[in-house]
Amino acid sequence: MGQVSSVALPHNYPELRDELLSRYDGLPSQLKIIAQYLIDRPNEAAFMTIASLSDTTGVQPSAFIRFSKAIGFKGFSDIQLILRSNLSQRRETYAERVARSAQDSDTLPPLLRYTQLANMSINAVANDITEDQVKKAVDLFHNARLLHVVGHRRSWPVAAYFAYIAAGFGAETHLFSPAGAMVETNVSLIKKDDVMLAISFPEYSSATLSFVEQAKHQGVPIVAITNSRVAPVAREATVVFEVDQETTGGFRSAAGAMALAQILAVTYGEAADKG
Amino acid sequence: MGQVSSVALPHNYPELRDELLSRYDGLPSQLKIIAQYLIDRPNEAAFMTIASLSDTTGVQPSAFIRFSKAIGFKGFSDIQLILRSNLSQRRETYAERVARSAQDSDTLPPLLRYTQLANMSINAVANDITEDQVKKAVDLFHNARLLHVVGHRRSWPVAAYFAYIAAGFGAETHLFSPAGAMVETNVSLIKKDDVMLAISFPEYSSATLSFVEQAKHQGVPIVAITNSRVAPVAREATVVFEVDQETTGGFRSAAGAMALAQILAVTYGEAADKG
DNA sequence: CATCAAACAGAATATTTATTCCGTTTTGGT
DNA sequence: ACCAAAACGGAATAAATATTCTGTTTGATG
Repeated sequence: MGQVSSVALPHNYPELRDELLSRYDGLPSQLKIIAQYLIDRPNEAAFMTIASLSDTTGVQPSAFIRFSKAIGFKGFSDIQLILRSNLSQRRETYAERVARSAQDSDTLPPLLRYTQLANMSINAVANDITEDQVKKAVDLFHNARLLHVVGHRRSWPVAAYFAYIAAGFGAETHLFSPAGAMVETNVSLIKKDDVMLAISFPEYSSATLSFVEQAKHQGVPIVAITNSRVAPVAREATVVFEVDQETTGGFRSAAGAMALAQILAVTYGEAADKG
Repeated sequence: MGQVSSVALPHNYPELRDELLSRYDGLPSQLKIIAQYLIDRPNEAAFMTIASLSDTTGVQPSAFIRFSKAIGFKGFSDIQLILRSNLSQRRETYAERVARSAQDSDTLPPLLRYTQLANMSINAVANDITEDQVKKAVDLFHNARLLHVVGHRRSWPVAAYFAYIAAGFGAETHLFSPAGAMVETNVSLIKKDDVMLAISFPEYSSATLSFVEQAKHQGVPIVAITNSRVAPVAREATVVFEVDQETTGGFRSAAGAMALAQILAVTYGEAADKG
């Protein structure tokens, strides 16, 4: 009874696809149709129901189970699992990757644990940020009279880094003092034609938010670097950069935010040189 | 009974997202959590089941239905339909973009150029730094009365980042003010049982060096993060971390130094917790 | 063209997943 | 501090979806 399948089952999409291709010729007619559909449109099949697949392919539901068993799976759901993991892998988030490698990373020496985390944080930036967003932000910077940079606590180094590079390119920058002391003085500098770059991560600093609100109130566009589109500063912002700071062993890596800060500053600088 | 929703319901993801963002503030707590998840991770939510969403968000299944009705949908399935339709238009991934562009960094789009650079910088740290060095430095920190952190210009954000994390672990830290104004005041704080962490890259700041020399003169051990064993601060230092700052088109990445700063600070913190 | 095994379609069933219902808790207003 | 309304959690129920079962058809073989 049942399946013999001497060799290991496919457990990711490329393997599944190879398996289907090699078996294709030997399959009965209805199962051929199914195989072809899975090869041609894997990401559609990923979240269709058997009933709807049956409709669009004209193959009966039961054939899908026969098909699955012929390949060696327990049922069609197992195949869909692979299709979905393939689909999600291409859009895998930083959080997922951390979760996936969390098992391994526990056993890594601390040095590698943190560098790996930093790498993932940076790759997440590369994945999730678009050239378009960068261009939008840089355009805003470019047209600004004065460029305000705000960030407290964990975000302060990021703010300082950006301000340092941008200033090096000749940008008129105002880096908000980390000691909240001279609040009024700081705020009074905000004028109509300025732009503000706000960097804020949980626990969100209320000081940062109040600066942002002041700026918004004056019609100053905001560029935000934060961890969520519903983060307080994101709500006020014209351009939002989402940098996910997940944790391993309780500690966050600012590497992604730092890399983004550099990207923004240097892109600004290069544009400024030409213009 | 039920929802009236005078205006048209969202029928694609951008609309849904805008709707959620605008209504976010008015939602009760559990529904806020759901909204945030749908905004932050739409692609994952797209093919998760309510049960699994409940698991990862910690919100009860019934809340998802309450949520859907609050927005105006008949049930959660309607929302997932929108998420899924959005999912199929997927963006290119990091790996794909790198593969598409030629491997020489000159032709890479800026976004990738800098993230790749940052990765290299971090990997260099992972390769060249030994656990031993880290342990030596952390031991010094641990026995210190006060931990001075010095860095100017490009190094200042690194210094600030380290100081922020270390202070969070309860270390007595003194971060040298970036404005060189109160030099005397700063220097007068240096006492015999202290330790100094100095971060310095070319062009080496003479201010950093003079602080280091002052400290050395008082018999205070120095931990240096710099780019060469023969860098000015390295000559004075007890422990030297060499972080090679990779460059592309004249721009350096601080990513390696930042990662190292985090490693040192967190390792210190973990040791402190135990001790 | 008779025969048998494989393939099939469709109804019946099992399983998983979404939704409703209701008693309890929390929240916001006075 | 109290009350009413809103929100919540969890079990119960309904809906959907996947899988099995069975009688029928197809097609290859002698």
